[in-house]
Amino acid sequence: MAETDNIGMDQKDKLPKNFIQQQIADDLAEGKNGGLVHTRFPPEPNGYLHIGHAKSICLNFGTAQKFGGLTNLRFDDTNPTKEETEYVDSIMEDVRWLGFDWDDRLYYASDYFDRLYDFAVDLIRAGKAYVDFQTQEVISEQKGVPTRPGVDSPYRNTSPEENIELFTKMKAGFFSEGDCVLRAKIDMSSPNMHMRDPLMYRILKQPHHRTGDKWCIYPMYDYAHGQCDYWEGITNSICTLEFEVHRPLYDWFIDQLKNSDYRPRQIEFSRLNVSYTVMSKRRLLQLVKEGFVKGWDDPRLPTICGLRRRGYTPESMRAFSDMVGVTKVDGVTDVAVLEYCIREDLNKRAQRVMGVIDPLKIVITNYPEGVVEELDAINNPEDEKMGKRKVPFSRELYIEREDFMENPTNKFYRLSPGREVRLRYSYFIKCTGVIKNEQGEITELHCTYDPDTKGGNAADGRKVKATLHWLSVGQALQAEVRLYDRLFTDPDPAGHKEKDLLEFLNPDSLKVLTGCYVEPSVKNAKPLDNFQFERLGYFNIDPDTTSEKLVFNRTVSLKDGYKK
RNA sequence: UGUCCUGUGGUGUAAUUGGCAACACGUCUGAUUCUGGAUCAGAAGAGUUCAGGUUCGAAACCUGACAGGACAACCA
Repeated sequence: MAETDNIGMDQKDKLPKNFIQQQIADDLAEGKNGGLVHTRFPPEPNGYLHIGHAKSICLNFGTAQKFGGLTNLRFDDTNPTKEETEYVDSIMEDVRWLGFDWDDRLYYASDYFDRLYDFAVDLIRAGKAYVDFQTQEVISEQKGVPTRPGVDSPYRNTSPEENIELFTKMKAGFFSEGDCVLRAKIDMSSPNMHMRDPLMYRILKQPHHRTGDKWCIYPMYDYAHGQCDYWEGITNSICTLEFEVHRPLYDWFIDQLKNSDYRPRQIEFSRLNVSYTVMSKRRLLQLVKEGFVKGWDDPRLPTICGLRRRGYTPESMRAFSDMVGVTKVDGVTDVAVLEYCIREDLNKRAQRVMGVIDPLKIVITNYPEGVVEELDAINNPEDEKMGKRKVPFSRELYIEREDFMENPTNKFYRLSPGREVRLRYSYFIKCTGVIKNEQGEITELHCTYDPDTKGGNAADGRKVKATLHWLSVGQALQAEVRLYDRLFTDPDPAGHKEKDLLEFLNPDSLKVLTGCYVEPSVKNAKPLDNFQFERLGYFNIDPDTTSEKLVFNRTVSLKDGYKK
């Protein structure tokens, strides 16, 4: 079970409850459901999970934990045309990675196909369902529109006996796709479209990823979901707001099914939106399929696998989920909140290292040639237990090109001609010469160092304004560094009715820097290991890393107090 | 001219159920610092969509507007 981050359960219990937990607490106080709380996370295995699902996972598992209850993982696999085992596997991986465990409570809607069929027969026998042979277009037409009532199907009053025979034939494969459907007989004039004799079953002559060719009729979501909840003993069926208008139908089926006081209760909350990105499976699929990103795990995507590859930790994502809260208001959460969560987590835990992503060579003219010193560097100033390491220093070094300005502005207090700065953990240096090529570009700096400042402090107590990160040319490891920026230039790219999403694609969302260097201590790092490159940001090892090529992703930059 | 849902600083939420609108992110100061990070101290920023009403007292309750969203898939 995932522990609540950084706070004990006792404290967590005292945190203000969101409206769902409030409602559950009220139900419990009234003695409903025998004091039990049982939730479920019910993804359809038709794609990869994103951070919105992460919120749902945290909410479902977290709420159950809070009340000492349980959570099931259930795959909502009622549409064989879209679902694949590959997705089942990735979803399980992502849920586990986030730190949650469903123990032995793994279910599939397809586990219930027989029971759903039997229940459908019961409804037919009770005169509450019928087989309709009209075309999709006609049925749709008869349903009317939200502002106008629908009209009854001519098949609405077929006798139960005949309907049972027809439904049996449907199941037996006697009809073709589209020939007929099974509908619930409810109310064609209901103001709620979902109550106008909704479809329960359709014919799909497609193999199912679990049941193979056993079935050629498949239940619709609305017919399956509540019943699955009921059979699993789910007390609180938490879903997103778009299902709000489905609730009367959810309840209608449960009413036909239940034989005790117990009933699962559907509660809706607003889906998560994060600024500068998109969250719908359809749009994510488009970005992947049309090649605007490099796959579901592209680090620019808000998918769980993308964020994982980007360097986000499970802890940071759980913290984010707690932070955004749960309401029925639809809004857009600032991506800065997500970035805050990963910075806060990694600040406490990430190994510090020096990396230079845009190198400028400097020569310490008064430092002996051929000498390499090993200097002490602190692995994490936030955590003494992480200890120290050695970093090599020599006559030729790389510093960040950005850290030098030939004609410094007022606010720039890093290296410039004649100015003294500190190289982290080593010496004070002073810039004595600027070497340029024929184009006037700076190719190299000449500096001198003060041997009396070894370790980074002057014997005479003088101070410098800036401390720079650096690497020794001879020992630095070459690396490729991938810098990511927001995928879209608009905070709400999907929120424009008149404009296509793609108009807001950020052309600079990925920058690949190949001539970068890192210190030799990262040599044995493994994929996904997180580091802080001092003064630059948090970076992790990309799985593209090979023995020949080190590849880093920038998870997020450090907050930058220096504004140009 | 339908039904349902939702309106609280720039953003996300809270207000123990009718008692001085709080917290976080972000922004801006200052201190401190061998990361322009972190840390510490502080500031600005809403009077709760609007108009009525009930009440000693309303973000909350009532009425009516207005705004946004969901619903018309043999998707989930």
